[in-house]
Amino acid sequence: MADELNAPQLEAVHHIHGPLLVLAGAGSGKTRVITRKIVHLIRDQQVAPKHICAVTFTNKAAREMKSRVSQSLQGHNSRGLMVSTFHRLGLDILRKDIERLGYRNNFSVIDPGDSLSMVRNLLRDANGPSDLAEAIQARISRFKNDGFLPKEAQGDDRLGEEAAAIYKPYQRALSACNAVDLDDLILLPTRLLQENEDSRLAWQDRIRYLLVDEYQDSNGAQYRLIRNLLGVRHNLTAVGDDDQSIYSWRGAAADNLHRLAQDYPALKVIKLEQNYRSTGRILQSANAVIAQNPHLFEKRLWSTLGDGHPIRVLNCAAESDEAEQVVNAILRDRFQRQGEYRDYAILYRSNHQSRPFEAALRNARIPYQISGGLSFFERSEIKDFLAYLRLLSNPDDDPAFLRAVNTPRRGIGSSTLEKLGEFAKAQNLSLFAAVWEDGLELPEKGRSALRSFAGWVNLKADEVQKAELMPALQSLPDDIGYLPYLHNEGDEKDAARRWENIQELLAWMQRLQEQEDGPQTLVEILNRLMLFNVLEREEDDDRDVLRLSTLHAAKGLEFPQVFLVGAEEELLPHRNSETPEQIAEERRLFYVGMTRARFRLTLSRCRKRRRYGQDVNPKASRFLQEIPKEHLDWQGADSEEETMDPAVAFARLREMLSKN
DNA sequence: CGAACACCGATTTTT
DNA sequence: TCGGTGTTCG
Repeated sequence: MADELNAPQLEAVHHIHGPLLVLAGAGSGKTRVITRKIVHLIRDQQVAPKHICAVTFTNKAAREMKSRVSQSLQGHNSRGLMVSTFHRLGLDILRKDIERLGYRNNFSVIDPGDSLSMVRNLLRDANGPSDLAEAIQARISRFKNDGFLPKEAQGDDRLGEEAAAIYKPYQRALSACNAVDLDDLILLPTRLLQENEDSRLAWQDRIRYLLVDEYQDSNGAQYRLIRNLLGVRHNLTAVGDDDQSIYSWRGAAADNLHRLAQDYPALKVIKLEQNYRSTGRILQSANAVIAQNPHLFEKRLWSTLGDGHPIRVLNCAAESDEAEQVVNAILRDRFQRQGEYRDYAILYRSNHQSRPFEAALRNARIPYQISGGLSFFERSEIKDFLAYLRLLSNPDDDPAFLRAVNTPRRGIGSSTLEKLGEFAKAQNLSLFAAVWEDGLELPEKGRSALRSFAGWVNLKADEVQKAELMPALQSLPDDIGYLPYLHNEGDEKDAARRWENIQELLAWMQRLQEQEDGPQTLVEILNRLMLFNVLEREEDDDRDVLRLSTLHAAKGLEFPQVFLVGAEEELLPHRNSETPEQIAEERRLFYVGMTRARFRLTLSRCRKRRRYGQDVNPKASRFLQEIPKEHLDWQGADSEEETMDPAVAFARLREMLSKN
């Protein structure tokens, strides 16, 4: 990719006063625009880095952007520049002033698993449907994402009502633990800024230029946070693509793009339509598909990379055949080109579709990497360790207390914990605090076990605070006898691996602490840790492996060759998608998949598939039919089903021609 | 407290 | 069909 910016990109970089929306099509260099704009502000406009804040959705994106900025800055100091995720920004705001909301500043961020257990317990207490805890937790999360406080939340159906009813006690329980959940990291800062003028003004003065990446993924709460940060200056650069909005089910409101135009009449809109990634036929096909969705902003991607290959379609007999055909095509191609495995990606709608591909890849000895699965921070040993850290920094963190108190086992049974829990609730105390109360009635054995554990927590917390931090933490696994516990739990190899993971985490924390302006106290390290879900490993990025991924997880990536598999009705679009809006989102998913490909895109569909133990005969995806026929190259076609009405084909052709 | 069994439900999941 | 979850018993 040339280093020069094209005209609209330049315009976006130079528009620095007032609100700007950059509609950046797939592969149009949007990250480059943000990066260059930051550099422009610092180097050419002499803006102090600390007044610039760039917000992304993932840690990875933030990391990459940061490194690209400091690379381009060459020598110019970027100290104070904020490049972080929404959640990290929220955390920074809370860390300063959360006491104004009635929390103490050693608050914990609890993970989604803990939050689910809390919801489950509250439902049980309220005789609610505790088997629906997950759905209800999701609804509460949705309330928060839409920006509703407990008193404002209203359910519009049974589940919604249950969720609205449990939202209040849930929030109270969190606050009793001096803990916040992930959604609070957006919601609470907004509340804080709204209720405290001096905080608001301080942050508005600090952030004079706000840049938001992947803006289409922002939700209602994030929109409000942005508004509160902008103040009167309105120096917002929002970069996004409504055609790549695939997270609306999580509360993302692509509508935020349109709201901008209403809320900021001075909004300048710039479109980036030149695509630097894909060949012409891939783009024309993708354009044709996405054109079926309603649009407020019309966009048409083009490139100068030539027509390239037609879109190949593999018509397969069944899943196993699909996997075999795809893997064979990859083997053949790689042999011819002497290419690398990492040039290929297999993308699918849902995780279970990976199975046959994994089998076929293993068979062919092709190394692969798969998206999803247990992330580092979901592994039980890591959660155990983090629970201890949380407890040491905030003993009132009940979920952490519950996990740590019996990992490893300390002879504290469920009846003891139950009594402790009831007492704590009645007295409105945290579990840890309740341990020390005289009114707690317990058999002597249970009480002494609890007190000895809580006493140890006190001692260790003291050590962590007063002695040197890292050595105190490094001795923690030994202090609690974690290695013997691991050996007790599973086989030798498993235990060794888990132990390794803990050591790796410790090493990572050490590196983090040694960084310039890195976190120093336990609270700081912990708050940083909670917002990561993968430990960065250097090797990870440059291993030569094929990529298996869901369409969602592939957003933002690109590959020379993409195999978009399972292009069938019921699968893509997914069978649960019924409304036109849902179908439109499925279409965007398909579009995202197509536009990941640089020069070769292969689609596949099966005529037979096993679903829930039953054979079904899926139809080809409607999205397949939306691709102009002349770009498709059917392999092994049984074409009667796919043959298009000649009149429709002709109309398509005319439409294509008229657009050039 | 762990193992055995029955039952339900089955997309996507940046933080 | 399969696997995760929740219950029950020893």
